[in-house]
Amino acid sequence: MADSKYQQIKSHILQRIETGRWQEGDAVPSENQLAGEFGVSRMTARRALQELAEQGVLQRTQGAATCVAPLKSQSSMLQIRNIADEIRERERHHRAQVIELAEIQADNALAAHFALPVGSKLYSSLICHWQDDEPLQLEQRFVNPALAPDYLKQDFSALTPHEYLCTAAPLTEAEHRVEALLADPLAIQYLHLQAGMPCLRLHRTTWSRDGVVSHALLTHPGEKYQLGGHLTFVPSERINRR
Amino acid sequence: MADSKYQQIKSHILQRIETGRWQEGDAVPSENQLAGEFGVSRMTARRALQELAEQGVLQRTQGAATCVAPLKSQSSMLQIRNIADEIRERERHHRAQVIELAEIQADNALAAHFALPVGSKLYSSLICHWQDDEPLQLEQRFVNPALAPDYLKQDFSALTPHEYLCTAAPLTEAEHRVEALLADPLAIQYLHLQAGMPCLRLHRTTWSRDGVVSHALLTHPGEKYQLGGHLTFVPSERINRR
DNA sequence: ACAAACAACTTGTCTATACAAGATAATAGT
DNA sequence: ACTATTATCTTGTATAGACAAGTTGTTTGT
Repeated sequence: MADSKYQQIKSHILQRIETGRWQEGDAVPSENQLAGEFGVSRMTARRALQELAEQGVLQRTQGAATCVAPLKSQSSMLQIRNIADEIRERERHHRAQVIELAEIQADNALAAHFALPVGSKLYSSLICHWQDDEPLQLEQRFVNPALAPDYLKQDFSALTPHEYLCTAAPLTEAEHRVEALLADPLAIQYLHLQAGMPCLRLHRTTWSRDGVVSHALLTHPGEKYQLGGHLTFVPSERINRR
Repeated sequence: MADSKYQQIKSHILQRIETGRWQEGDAVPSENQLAGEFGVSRMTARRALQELAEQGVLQRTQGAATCVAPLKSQSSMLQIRNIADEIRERERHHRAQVIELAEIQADNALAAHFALPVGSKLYSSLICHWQDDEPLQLEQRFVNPALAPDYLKQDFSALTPHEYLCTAAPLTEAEHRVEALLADPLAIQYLHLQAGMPCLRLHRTTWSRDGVVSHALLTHPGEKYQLGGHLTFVPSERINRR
């Protein structure tokens, strides 16, 4: 019932990485070293390293070494477009206007989203993203204080909430919902719309390993918000390193 | 400059599959056979099969054989929700009302979408999808006749266009764009809306290996169209079997 | 001080062999 | 006719060895 040898070596390496004993960027033992330590042939040790590299846990370079891959490179599994990046890619100027930053109490709907009791403390932010001198997105966001305790201390004119949250609580999963609606008072005020104009709202909930990190309502004026260039949809899975 | 041996074998297998010589479900040569044919060791032939299996091109079962994986199982790579499935999953009754089915000539915009000359022949369909006795989606679709020549002969009250196209031209890539707009005349008529109501329109372009298969405008009345349950967004890539 | 050559590593490809484990079809015993 | 065994396929794991190819640090020659 015991695992095969290369599986054991894989587990061993993963454990060292997850406990932080081998940090990202560190070189892990070479094929020959592992072979020696575990009393297996080089090809068996190699297989362990190889498969972990394919999973994106390790990075190998011929001639050099095998290193622990940077954790953010798991964003290859979960790439969520960042409005600031998008604007910058179009060679336009991005500016974030922080309208509100507060601590609130979860109402029924929010509590349900975060799987927390009604009345729980939540952080809330309202930010308007400008492209050049045109308001492009109104970002209303609610954040789980347990998973991002320093949220309110951030300067979101420099770093978008999404960028900050990615560093604070690595994403493992996300859910999106799209809604068309008529401009509401907030949209009218900050996106410079008129009553009766259609808006597009993207609801985005993000998870990290320990639960719901954030729930965002991203409201776009007018039409045709492109969902991040060429995209394919794949069923989500928790990142599982086992 | 020559590819490594296992790469050559991989290419050979992929070619046989793509040309249809080895159909899905067929068994491909065993490791030993390949080793013999190519004059390599079994471990080298094995590596080719192994990597193709990891890519999802082949399916291996110990003791039995290695078979060409069903192409539709690539839906793990590219899962696009089907309105009919969605409705059935909610245990509601789905009905497709075929409004129009015609051959048209591509205007500028359509021609650009399909990378075809202006005036090229295209197939067009207009279908309204009902959930129970409520119109839920208006599907306006344009199809490349070269890739789905029998499109107009289908009975779309039985099989949705999307389902049919999946069998006619296996998808390799898709692009989505979301738009919020005010109900247009078609939406008002078929989705039973009133002027001034917001609509959500999903633009979906799908590719197969040989080019753009179809361009669809999926218009939803009202609000909150869920983009297929839990989803993660990943950068698309052409399925590249080389 | 600088550059070329070298040695000592690393990972990448490949071979030939061995045995284990699962699937399948033929065979033998009842 | 049916079951159990067996032989023979398959894939899966593992070994020990060889050479290629890329990286890095050291040494050597100028």
